Amino acid sequence: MDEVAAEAKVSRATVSRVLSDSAGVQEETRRRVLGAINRLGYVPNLMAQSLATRSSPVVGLLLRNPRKPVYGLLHGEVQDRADEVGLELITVVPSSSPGVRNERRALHKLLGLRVGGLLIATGVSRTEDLAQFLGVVPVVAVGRPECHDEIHGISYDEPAHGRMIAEAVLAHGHRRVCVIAPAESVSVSESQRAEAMITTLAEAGARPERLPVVRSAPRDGCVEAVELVRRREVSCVCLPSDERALAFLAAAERAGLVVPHDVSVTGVDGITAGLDLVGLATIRLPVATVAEQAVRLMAEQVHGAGAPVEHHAHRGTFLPGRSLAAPPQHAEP
Amino acid sequence: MDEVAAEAKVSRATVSRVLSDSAGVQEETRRRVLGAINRLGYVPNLMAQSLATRSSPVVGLLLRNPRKPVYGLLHGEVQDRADEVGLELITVVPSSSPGVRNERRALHKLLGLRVGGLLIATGVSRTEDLAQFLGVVPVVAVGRPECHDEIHGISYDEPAHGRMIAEAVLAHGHRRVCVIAPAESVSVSESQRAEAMITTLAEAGARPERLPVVRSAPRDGCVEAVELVRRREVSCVCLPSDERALAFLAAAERAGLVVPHDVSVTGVDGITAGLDLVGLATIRLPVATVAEQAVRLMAEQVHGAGAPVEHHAHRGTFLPGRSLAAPPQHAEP
DNA sequence: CTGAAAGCGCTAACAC
DNA sequence: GTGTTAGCGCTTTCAG
Repeated sequence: MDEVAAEAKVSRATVSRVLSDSAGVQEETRRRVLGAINRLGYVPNLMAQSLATRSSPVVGLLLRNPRKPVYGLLHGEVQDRADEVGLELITVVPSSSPGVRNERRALHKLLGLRVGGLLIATGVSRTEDLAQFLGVVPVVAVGRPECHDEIHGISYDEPAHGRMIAEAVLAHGHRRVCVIAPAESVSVSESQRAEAMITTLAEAGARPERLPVVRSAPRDGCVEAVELVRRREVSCVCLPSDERALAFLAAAERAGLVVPHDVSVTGVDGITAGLDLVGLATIRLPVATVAEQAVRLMAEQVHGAGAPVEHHAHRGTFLPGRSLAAPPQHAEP
Repeated sequence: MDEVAAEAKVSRATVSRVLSDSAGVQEETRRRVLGAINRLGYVPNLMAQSLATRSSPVVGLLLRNPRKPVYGLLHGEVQDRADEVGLELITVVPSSSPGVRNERRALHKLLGLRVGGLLIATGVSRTEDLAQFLGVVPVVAVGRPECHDEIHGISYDEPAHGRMIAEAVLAHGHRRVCVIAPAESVSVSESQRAEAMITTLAEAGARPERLPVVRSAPRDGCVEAVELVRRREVSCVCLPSDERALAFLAAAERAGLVVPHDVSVTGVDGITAGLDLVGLATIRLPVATVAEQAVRLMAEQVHGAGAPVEHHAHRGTFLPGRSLAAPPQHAEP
């Protein structure tokens, strides 16, 4: 900055004024400074800036898993919306090696950077980890179901998604359906979806067959589900994510099962490209809506004062697909 | 930090020593400080730290488009590798609204943060924008074809991928094939793939039909390609990315064309989930290899001294698929 | 082994 | 309008 000041024959204070667009700088002077900045390729030190102002124009996004299409899309959407409202976004991803410490580490990285806001798109196991920073920096949870009373939360209405799937399955005449049900420790969203499916099916008098799963591998439970189909104990398999549904579809194909002739299949997500070709019946998550609202909320927090805590759960749309049809004859009562 | 010092009844200097693990702190004192840190939930201010040390433990990743599976996977891989070698990673994404200024803005955000290293997974149009910072901070280009002589570059061998596809297509007996060829301004990678396909096909005496495309919408050119197939002018359509291939597959289906009976189709990427179900013949990009090598190179740069500039292009593997078969009879000479 | 003091690059009152 | 000065939170000699 000193170099720029020297080059423009002004003091550092003036350079600072030009940088922050503060009024009261002569057009001529301003031009000289801008020239010097360009000539020297000077990039202001954000860290020094926020150290001096005790504030940061950047908000941090803690992103669960960029490899999954849903998170990829969310990342893109949040980025674009942030750009629109003038928020600088940086993203941090917890390492995917086992252990819950990773999320805390990632969170601390963001906190260490003294970001002006925190967008949390992760399961951060203990919500208390977040609560701790509520007073310090605005926090908005995005796309995660569970959330603290004092934390703004914009999420997907997973129970509704489970019900929607179950209702579609029932409408096609299925009565004996297998639901792959991951433990909450595997994925809160997937667990909520599966539980809602099971409840809805049971309430309608159908016989849901719960297949518990305790690991996050998408293929988990597929072999068992195929076996159930083979024994004609179920006419439909509902999986709590498209990733799992695709894995099951592959397993079914390998086992010589024809979809939907031998078995119907459903997923949830609706983001992955090429889903229309596969013809998977699923729910499309309202990612754009969630991202938009979360960023808007964050912008308000960062700029204005803290609004009262908001919680919203958005519902996706059902995507019909060839994979869901009427049950095979032999399965009829 | 003052509070921590007070709580532990030491001076800030000692706290600093404990934080940086520097030797020469009595075990007893150290324990007291650590205790105070935990009790107060203190997170050191990274910005102040790097301001004082004029160095940063974090390296920045400039990521083109998190919505695309290839970039999503790359993001995840880079993150994990970085974690392994002890590099803190933050990611910045250029806004996707039109205009090339976005990448520069994103780059400046990273530079402003005074990151200790720059991983560039983007097209940043003008390589000179990067060259400017070569002396200041280590730069490694990852997954982008073109690159400056003085910039480390780990990328995909796109021309080889184009050749591999062309050879597979030829081996199946196709002679008249349509190649969707995006302009370089749309995507350098895709353009390189397409050009290599066309060259290889032509050299083998086949008659490639180039279908230029100047927008990045994946559906671009699909209608025209379908028309070529309908008029039986080509027996195979080669697309420079899976995204485009999926779009074409959908267009073909809508037009009543059966793959591979009426037309063979190929893509490039091999990352998207469910590709095996669709049966698309494609090339799987060696994303993990590229990420690993790029991060290793960055770690060397950041820790040790600057090694001589390295350039590597990695070749993917061909994934056979139902979508590529022999040409229909009527297309035979 | 620990404390005091001088900055790191920048902003924000406050003078001129 | 522009320059001066005193920190922001931390590291790092240099004494003790």
